[in-house]
Amino acid sequence: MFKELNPLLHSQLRLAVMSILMNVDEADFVYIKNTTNSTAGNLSVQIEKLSAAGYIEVTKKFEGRKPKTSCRSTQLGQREFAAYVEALKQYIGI
Amino acid sequence: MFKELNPLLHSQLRLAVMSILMNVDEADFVYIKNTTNSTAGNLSVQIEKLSAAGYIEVTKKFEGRKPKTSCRSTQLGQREFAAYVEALKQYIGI
DNA sequence: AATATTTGGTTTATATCATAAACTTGTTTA
DNA sequence: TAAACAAGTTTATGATATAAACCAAATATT
Repeated sequence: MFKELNPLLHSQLRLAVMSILMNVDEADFVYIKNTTNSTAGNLSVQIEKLSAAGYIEVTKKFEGRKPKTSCRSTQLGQREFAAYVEALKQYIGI
Repeated sequence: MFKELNPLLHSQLRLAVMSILMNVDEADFVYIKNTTNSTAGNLSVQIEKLSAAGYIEVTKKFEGRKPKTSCRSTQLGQREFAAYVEALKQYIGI
């Protein structure tokens, strides 16, 4: 009766990251960190997990002399996010 | 920007339990176990956590000769569930 | 009647995970 | 030149979800 909730997405911070990346074309590390109010360490770990799963793509470049890590969601990530939302609706009754 | 997701509710099984108890007056252990497809051990632990937090009330009696554990959500539990759902909506964009 | 199985759980152990703390590398600023 | 800051990464830890093992009583089997 209750569908499984994808554990990779059922995590506050990873869900927030994906939520951001569903709505913008791309977002950088600092922006995501500020928007989610997370620590850099935690964010670094969770971004790596989403990246390893192929849910997001991460590119590191330099902007002037500062490193800049940018993220964008992949089609897979977008599909999984949508599926997660559908599953969740069963639980919260909407 | 993103609200906290109550960690007590942000757990697949506990959320499913609360989801059931939001929609029925009361439900017993076996029913919840079957509906959520959980193991008895896991369910026992999670019910105890919800109970300790005051989100549900648990009553143990005998039905004929068999023990029967019944659960119902409290007003606190219902309020917290509703708040959780509201917070979650920010994340999933609905 | 004795034994095995099922029912309805609880307790304990483990493996994973989220998170924070500590560290690194390079860049400004005082 | 030293101190502080920026942008991350790596490591350590504590909590958590889950399953495995266990228990007591009832029912079914031989």
